[in-house]
Amino acid sequence: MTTDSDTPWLTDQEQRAWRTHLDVSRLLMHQLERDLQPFGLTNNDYEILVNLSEAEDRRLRMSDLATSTLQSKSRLSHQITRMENAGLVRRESCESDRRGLYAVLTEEGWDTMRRVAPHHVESVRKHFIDLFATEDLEALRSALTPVAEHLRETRGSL
Amino acid sequence: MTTDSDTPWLTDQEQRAWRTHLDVSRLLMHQLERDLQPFGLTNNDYEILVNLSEAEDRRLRMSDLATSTLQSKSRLSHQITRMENAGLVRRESCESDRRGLYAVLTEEGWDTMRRVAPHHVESVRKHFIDLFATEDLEALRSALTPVAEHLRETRGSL
DNA sequence: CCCGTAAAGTTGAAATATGAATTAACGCGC
DNA sequence: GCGCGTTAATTCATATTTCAACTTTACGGG
Repeated sequence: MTTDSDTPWLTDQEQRAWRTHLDVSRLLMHQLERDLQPFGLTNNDYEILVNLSEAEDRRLRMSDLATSTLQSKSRLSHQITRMENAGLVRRESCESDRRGLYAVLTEEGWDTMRRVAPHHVESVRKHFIDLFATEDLEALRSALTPVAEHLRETRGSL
Repeated sequence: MTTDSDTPWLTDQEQRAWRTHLDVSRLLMHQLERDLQPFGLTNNDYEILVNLSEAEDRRLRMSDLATSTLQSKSRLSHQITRMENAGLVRRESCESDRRGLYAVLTEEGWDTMRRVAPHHVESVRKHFIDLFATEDLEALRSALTPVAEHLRETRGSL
């Protein structure tokens, strides 16, 4: 069992690193969200647009979209319903598997994406990317990659 | 205006760094949340317990707590109500400013904190801290610190 | 002292998230 | 072809978050 006395508490340095990571991730999300607001999109909306935009035929199976956007099927289902009402995507049934559905980017969704993407990239640069020296960014990526892998292996269903 | 042709799109490297950061922060939050579940706490609950535990007299003004946990006053208010119902904190009125309230850790809250903290630290180590070489962690912290500062300056009210 | 304005915090309704239960279709082994 | 466990996706109920409106107290000038 883990008792107080044998707990390997975080050192000061570790604390600071941890807290900083935490703060950056939360503040950053807030900022990006704020920057998307004028376009009537949330981070979640945007991420789905990105995924669909990059996909073959601008369409993805619900399950795959859920996996790649790291959300539960339930959440995605609601999300897509909202975006469908907003005219950004539509659902299309799947030939090969009649249980399945595609989320498909509409023309409007595609237009929205093209219109918003430059601003979003600008935002990501301004608040994140451009604040690192090139080599730091690479160091960040390479240090973080194993963590991402570890977490992807570890995680359950969401 | 920002048009497509003059948009400084992210390079491949930048993309990867950005995506990795994004994935890590989301997966990590999920994992920590999951690890707290057996103790009946959410990340949010836990963060509030931490803040109160470390504070003078184990109490903080609502506003200060909202600021340090990066959430809106409204959200915090609801959150504290829930935690109050759970017996972890209580509200106490403030002498010097009759508009103000303190959120105060109860005995039960304090006990909970002491019981859960070791497990949470273990979790943070396992899924984050211990996955870096010491020098990488320090590099991470130092690269991220300016970003955090930038975001704190930039941010509005939440 | 009396404004007007700002700050601390709460509240309630609407939006979104979560998790369990549900429905329908697959596909494998027999 | 039939059952049975599995997968895809949605739905329903509940919990949380957000947003704007509101209450109460503070504070600075005339």
